[in-house]
Amino acid sequence: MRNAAETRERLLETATCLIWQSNYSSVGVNDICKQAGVTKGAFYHHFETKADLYVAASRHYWIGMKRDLDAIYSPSFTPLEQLENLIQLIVKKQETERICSEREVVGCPFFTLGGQAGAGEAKLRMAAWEMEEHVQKYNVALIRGLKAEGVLNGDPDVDQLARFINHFIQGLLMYGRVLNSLDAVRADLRGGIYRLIDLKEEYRVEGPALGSSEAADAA
Amino acid sequence: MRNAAETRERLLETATCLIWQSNYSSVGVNDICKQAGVTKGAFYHHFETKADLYVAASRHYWIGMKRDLDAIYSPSFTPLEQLENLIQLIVKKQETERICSEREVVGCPFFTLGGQAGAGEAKLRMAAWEMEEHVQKYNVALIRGLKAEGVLNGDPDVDQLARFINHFIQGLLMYGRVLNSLDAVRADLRGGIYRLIDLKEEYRVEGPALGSSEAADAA
DNA sequence: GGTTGAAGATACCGTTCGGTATGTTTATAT
DNA sequence: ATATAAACATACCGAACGGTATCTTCAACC
Repeated sequence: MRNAAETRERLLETATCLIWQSNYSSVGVNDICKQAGVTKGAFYHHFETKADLYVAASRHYWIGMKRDLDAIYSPSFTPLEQLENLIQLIVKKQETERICSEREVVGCPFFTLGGQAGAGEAKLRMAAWEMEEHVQKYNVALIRGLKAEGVLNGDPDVDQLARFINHFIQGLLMYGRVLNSLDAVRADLRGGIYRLIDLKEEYRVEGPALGSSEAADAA
Repeated sequence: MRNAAETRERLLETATCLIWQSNYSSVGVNDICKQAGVTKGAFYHHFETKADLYVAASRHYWIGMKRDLDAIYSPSFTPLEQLENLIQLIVKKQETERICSEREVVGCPFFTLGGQAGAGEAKLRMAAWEMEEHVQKYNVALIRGLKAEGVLNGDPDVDQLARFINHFIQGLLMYGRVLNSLDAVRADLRGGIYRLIDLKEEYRVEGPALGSSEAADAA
């Protein structure tokens, strides 16, 4: 018909973009429709409720995120390169999404959204949880690789350490958002992760202009 | 007159309590008034706008927080005891505030609030920033003490490490909020902080039933 | 004891909220 | 060509939003 798939996607992406800027409850259905150039009738044709849209948008967002993660965790990279790729990706993501929001730092819109969700909005919390479980797998794989490579001190619990990384990154991004400073994120990101995973000194890299996309070489 | 101070405080505390449960934009002035048993006339007699109330509530919340922090960082404690006190306090705070919210974990309402704040709500971001700067001082003091005591490995940057701690805690609390599980917080809190500060093995304590308020004895 | 102004109450403003009812367009299958 | 259902558009709903205007009540001071 009038290209249902594109309409749906425009709604999903507009919604994502608008949450970057603020949050779930202050972004209205009307805002989304107007910004997407879609009428309310179309909106409620594609989604039952506002919450359903956000859940769908969360999953839609994950698809893109997964593609990025699969790329940086490609077996063609050494674990150390994967780690550096992750660090670069986090910063780059914030830079990219800055175009749609005027803020410097936005964080992960959907995980943050779960934290904002009120008592009645269990759907949103679930979506955030889903997102978290996904990235947890990737973090675990990274840590496992690093550990197997023998570049970590001690013998850390892989799953727990993966969670630590996530906690730290989410907290840091929120901090950056409050300060509205991507530099604040850059200043702490690498160091914090290094400390958490306890990367052996000789493998640490001083920080090759965080934000530039050059590959890291370790050793 | 009809006890203005008490009315004001009831509004502040009710507002705080209601943000615990959800977030800024979904808690209305009417909700606050109804819950506080105060009419709207009284509300707008005491506060110019909704945002102003939240800023005031944030500062009011800090007063109580500061009292708690001053207590646990009392010089009568060794730095190691202070650290343990902090860990206990974080969990206990969540347990306490659970009474007013039905959730298990709520995080810091006002720092979180800054992260949610939209583009136009700079006031809220500033309040969150203020809060963050306050706790940063306390974290710095703690790290400095630990370092002077010689219980930390290496020679970490005190200010940065204090920020790391904050990032981690905030991220962990958000994680706990999403999962709605205080146990998830308990499971990662101590371990994450230990890893971040790189506390020497011999000073680590295994976790004396996190949540019970017994003083920690280290060594 | 009367005056004054803070404190609080009530009713209401215009706007926006999420959601719906119903109409119109358009692609496709027959 | 016509039927049919998906894809949208328009107009509207009641409720709630933040905020205001106006009125009453009460406490402190002279």
